[in-house]
Amino acid sequence: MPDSIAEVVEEPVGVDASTSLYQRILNDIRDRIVSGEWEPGYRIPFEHELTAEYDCSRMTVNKALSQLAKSGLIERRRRSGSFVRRPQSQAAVLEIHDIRIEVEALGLPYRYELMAQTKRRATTVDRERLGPGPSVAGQVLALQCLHYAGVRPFCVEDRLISLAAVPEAADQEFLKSAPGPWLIGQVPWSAAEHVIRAAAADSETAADLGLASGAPCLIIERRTWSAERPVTHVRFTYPANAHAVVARFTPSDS
Amino acid sequence: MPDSIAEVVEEPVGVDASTSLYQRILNDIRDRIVSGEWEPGYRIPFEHELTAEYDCSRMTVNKALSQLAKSGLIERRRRSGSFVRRPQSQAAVLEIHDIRIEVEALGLPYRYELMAQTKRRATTVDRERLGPGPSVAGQVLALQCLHYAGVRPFCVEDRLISLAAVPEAADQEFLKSAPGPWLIGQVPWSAAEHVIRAAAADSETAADLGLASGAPCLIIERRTWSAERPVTHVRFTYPANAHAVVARFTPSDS
DNA sequence: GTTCCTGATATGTATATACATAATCGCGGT
DNA sequence: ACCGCGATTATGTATATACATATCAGGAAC
Repeated sequence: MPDSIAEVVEEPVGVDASTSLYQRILNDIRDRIVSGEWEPGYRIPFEHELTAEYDCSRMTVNKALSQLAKSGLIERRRRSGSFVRRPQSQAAVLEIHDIRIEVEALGLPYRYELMAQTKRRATTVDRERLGPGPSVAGQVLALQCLHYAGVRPFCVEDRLISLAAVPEAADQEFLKSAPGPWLIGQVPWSAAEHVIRAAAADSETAADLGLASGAPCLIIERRTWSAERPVTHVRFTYPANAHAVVARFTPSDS
Repeated sequence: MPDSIAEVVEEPVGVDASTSLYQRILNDIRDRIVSGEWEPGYRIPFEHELTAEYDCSRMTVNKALSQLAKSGLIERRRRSGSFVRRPQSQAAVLEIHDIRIEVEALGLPYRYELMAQTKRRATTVDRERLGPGPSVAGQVLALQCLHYAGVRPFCVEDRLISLAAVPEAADQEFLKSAPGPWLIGQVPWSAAEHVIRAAAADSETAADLGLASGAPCLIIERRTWSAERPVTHVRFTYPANAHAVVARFTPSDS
């Protein structure tokens, strides 16, 4: 340990020398935003402050902030500074959407109900659901929930959480509030995959949603990773008339 | 007509003075790529060549090219130059997908069939379908097509083209090849909006697709704009089991 | 002929500097 | 109290410059 390699590097620890400085600044800020440490509306340090913090030129900081602005995470205002934006309907599909917000946007009262909660050792099927990545071995938490808009069921949520990635979830009771918003606050996710498809409701889902068996449904599945590691898989099933996914796109920003 | 408004503008034509130089370079290159003028594999001019062409510093050109690389449109290789990338499965939903390619990826022979083609003055409904924007007034072309995978119908296409935006479409016969690929080659699109939803097949669509009436379908609608101007609206209807939309996402690039 | 080295080249990152622009603050005048 | 105007401030864009790094081409050495 007291030796050759150690002496070359003098970094504080945990700093990846391979990534560029502006990329490191960008990642630092992005992580603080997606983790919720800096909430929407929070004023990000001024360029000249970050310049001092990272001991670099303003151009370097500017490059990082400009990219964050372009990707929609922050908003920059002259003379005022840069602010964390509230999650816009921006990229839509891509957004980790919050069903409560979705329901309330329709002007209906939101209610959440936990139907089942199971803790078990991950089966092969569970591992497939969570997707590729290391350390999926351990235990998982399986949840079935129902989201209501007014008195009517709005969507069924079927979720799997990797306790290897989120050990705190084992102690949580998801009786009052949905696991989605809690997870977002808990784990800074770094990648997500969405699959959107249509299907006929099976008899169980149909019963939960108050539909005829075989009624058309929209199914949105999402896998989430945090630093290459699978965190959760969730499947939302909506009655066909209740929901649509909207995505706006301009090739390379605009 | 020879009057007030016309006199205010004195630009050479089409050059927007409000956008910055690097943004203009970015747009120019992007347009040439999405229009197909520069095909995948094409070597984009070197930075020093663009520097000369736009009479600016290398940093400015570099900013434009770096962003295009980050958004995945081009690939940059040291010492070799920058190249147009082949459309990756990248942004998925957002991608203008080609059904022929989709079908052939399944290993099935592709066949296309034109069911109906109508030219008419744009109705109110047509204008709504095309979306907001100027000059939607004129004539439109309405098309109904069927795409086959092997012997079985794969999806129904219901398309509206604004002849104000694409006058050449009036003279086209879409008997042999689908309007989608042709349009992409014709009009450099600058923005697109997708709506994805599920629905029960109406009797007509069900008949076309060989389904029972009321069978669940996945519907993908897309509006496309070229420079703020509506170009086309298209609705693809797939049997529920035939298709899913996949989107991968990393907040602000990665 | 093969291996290795060297130089040329294009991109990648960072710096200091400059000026433009938008928004805000505060001062002074009416 | 209100209005207007200039000063201040943070961001937006562009420049010239510098050095790092990956990669390729061509030649030297074996």
